[in-house]
Amino acid sequence: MPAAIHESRPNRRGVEVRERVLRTAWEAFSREGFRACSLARIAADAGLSQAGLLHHFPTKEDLLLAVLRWRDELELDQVGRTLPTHTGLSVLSRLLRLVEINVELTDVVRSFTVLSAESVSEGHPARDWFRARYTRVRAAVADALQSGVDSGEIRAGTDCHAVATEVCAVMDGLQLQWLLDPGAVDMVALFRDYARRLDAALRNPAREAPDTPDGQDTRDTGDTPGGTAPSAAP
Amino acid sequence: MPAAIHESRPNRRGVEVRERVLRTAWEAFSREGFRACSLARIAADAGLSQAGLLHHFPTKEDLLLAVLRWRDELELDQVGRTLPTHTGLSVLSRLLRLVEINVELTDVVRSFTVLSAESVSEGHPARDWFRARYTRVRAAVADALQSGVDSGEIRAGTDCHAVATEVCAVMDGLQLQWLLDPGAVDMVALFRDYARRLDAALRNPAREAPDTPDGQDTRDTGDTPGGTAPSAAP
DNA sequence: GTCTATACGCTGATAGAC
DNA sequence: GTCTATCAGCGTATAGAC
Repeated sequence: MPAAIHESRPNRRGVEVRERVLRTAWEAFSREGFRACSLARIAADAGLSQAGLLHHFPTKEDLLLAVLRWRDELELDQVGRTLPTHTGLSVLSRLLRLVEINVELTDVVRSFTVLSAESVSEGHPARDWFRARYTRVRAAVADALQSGVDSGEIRAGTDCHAVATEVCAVMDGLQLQWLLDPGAVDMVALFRDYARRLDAALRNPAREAPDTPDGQDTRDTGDTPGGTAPSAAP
Repeated sequence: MPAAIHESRPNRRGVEVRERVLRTAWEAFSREGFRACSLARIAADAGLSQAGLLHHFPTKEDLLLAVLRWRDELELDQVGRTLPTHTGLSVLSRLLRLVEINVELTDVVRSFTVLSAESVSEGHPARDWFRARYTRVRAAVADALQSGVDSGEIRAGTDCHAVATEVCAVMDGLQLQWLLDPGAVDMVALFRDYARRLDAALRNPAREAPDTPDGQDTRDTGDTPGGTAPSAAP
């Protein structure tokens, strides 16, 4: 098959352009939300024309969904791998670490805050994605906590799924207030206080008490050293 | 001054129209966000033309700010009066009551979630309003808690402002997850669990322990019986 | 694959009659 | 005060040359 020589499906150049567009679109959606920002602007920032962009992603909605799918892959590569390795209450330390990373990544946090809230509208194209995302994140945190119950570190009878939902809520809620007023809201300190109190409440009193999530924790948290943009809303 | 007979500044008819437009705009902004919804649609739903609407509110931004100011008045009439009457840990019962009311007011909650998140964008017209709102709400809750510290009900040394910020975060974060997936998130039960645990952590152990925020609380919470749309995000 | 040119709807806002 | 008529501008999306 000599024709296969110029096979163009996984074209190297094409993949590069596609990825550059995805990254640019993600940043644009972050700053202004999906509905408010224009394809022309994204195309210009990515260094091609609007028509050129629409060659790769036929509609704006297709672009959004592609961006979310792309974020999914990045996230699963990072959080999806590091989070489940922490079991029991150490998951709180891991999440505190995530907050410490997020406080340096304002744009990423704003992305999730703006897009997730926008997506609660009826019929929003990202709604299913965010619902699935929260379902998955809650389950991951709940699983980590449940293994703590199983090992006896956490009190028996703890509703792990409820606690997981609450922890996600605290992270998201703090992000909103922090974005609105960074000077008035010390997101890291606030989450640390919350995590400490939660740790104390969940810990099984019938056992010795070792590591609390106090930020002085120096164990390996499974992060890549540079911290390449992990998940924002937990 | 016979000319004063047809004084038209606080025209009764004009006030009615104005209020109808505000209510309609509030509902529209709720469903779709500020940027996504059009003046033409709001005008039609309020029963007048777009030009007629712009006679009362010269620009779309003016309309948004008027809506927010109008909500402010409603809110101050209700929460602003009832919240400060609860001091110490009873403020948690009051906030639980608020969550119970909000779970019946999906549209109001969606309003606050969509608009507040949209407002974190740089230069958004509602940004200052939401920042000021959170500053005020945090202070109100913190004041209530502080009087609990003063009376000895709450542990000495409690950082009331930090706790107030956290409580607001939990309410907002739960609202987001609940709006995305009402069947999977029991907002009232989750906030009740959180409030109970917080109550236990803050309560001064040197004193007897009376009322916990358990929803069986039948004391008067200061609400009007019908519950006419109080604040959503705390 | 990428471009220029363009179609065409909808946006917020204005002018002026009634 | 409210309307109809109209504006310029920007939005997404398409057609067709290269």
